[in-house]
Amino acid sequence: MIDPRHRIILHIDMDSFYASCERRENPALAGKPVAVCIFSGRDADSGAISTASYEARALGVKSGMPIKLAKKIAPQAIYLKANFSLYQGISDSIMSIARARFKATQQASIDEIYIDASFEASGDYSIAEKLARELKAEIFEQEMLTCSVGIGRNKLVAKMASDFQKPDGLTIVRFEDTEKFLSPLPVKKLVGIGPKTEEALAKEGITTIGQIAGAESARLVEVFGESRGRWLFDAARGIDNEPVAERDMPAQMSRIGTMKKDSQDPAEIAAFCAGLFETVADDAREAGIAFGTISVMLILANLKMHTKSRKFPRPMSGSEPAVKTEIESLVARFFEENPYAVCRRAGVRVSDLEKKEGQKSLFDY
DNA sequence: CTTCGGCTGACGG
DNA sequence: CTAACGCCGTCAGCCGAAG
Repeated sequence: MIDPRHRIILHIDMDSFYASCERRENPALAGKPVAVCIFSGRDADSGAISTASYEARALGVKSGMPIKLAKKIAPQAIYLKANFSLYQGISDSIMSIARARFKATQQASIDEIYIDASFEASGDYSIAEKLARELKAEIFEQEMLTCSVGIGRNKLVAKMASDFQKPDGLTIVRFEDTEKFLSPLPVKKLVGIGPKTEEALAKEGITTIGQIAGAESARLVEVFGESRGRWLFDAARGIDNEPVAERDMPAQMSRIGTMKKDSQDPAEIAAFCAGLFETVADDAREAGIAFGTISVMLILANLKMHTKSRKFPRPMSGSEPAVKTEIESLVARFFEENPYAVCRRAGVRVSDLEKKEGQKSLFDY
């Protein structure tokens, strides 16, 4: 049944993307537990797991886990250093395939894309399913990678559907099936609910999405505040009106890194930040973007993050000496306020971004 | 009163 | 014996100051 009043949204999520890219480049890895690692360089195994293949997950290796811990749990797994330029290239190819087939797309991360297929599917879920299968097939044929696809009435439902069956899944949640699909799921599965909210909901005796939907909206607002309470109330019903639309520009750009040794020396930390700033400034220049605000981020030995920031009176390109001076004074100010801080990682962020004069947006063509 | 600058925290890939 | 720990991005909320 065609119902043009409703959108049909697809969410494509590549399966254990980085690990799958590595396996594609080296078929000997097929069927083996593979963990893609981001090494901090501090010592041989310091760092975190970025992506674990399904075989590695079966051994208990999870993304975000310290590498040392993963190796203790699963010494037999294969640990690889992340190769981001490889993943970026493959991502670009996959995005092109999707964009060639659908007019309304939105890249959500390096390995996820939303598609508004209302037009191509004429509002018909059966057509949408066929288009999704064809897209999966093309991605597999061209890139030798599998993905999981969710189809639903909006981005929220589509994303939760893509998560429902993986890897290589396809889950369709028709408009009228939304409640049936969501209700039994644990609250943590609702995109936007993390550990903290899960805990707070548990205190209310709420563990499933259906229970959120059944809760008093006044109570949700009381516990979680106006905005978040209303969001919970709607999201638990599968209500979400976010459009599928590419963003013109990022809101911020940042680089962060781990120092070889912990430091309490403002000059040393500022120099480290200044080096990272060069790469951010290069990225911004390349994108034709100027920035209004610079921030210094400091992660202390206890892993807590602190920031210091300053808004400039006018947009900066990055080559001005004043920016580096500002980085130094932000770091200095932090240490005046926190004289005994021990810094482990440090970074810089630029925000309040705007297109530089004479730079065309993609949409001007 | 609203807005802004600065900062923290939750969340997600 | 335990704890072990990356990097990038979005958004909301809070606070005090400014308009």
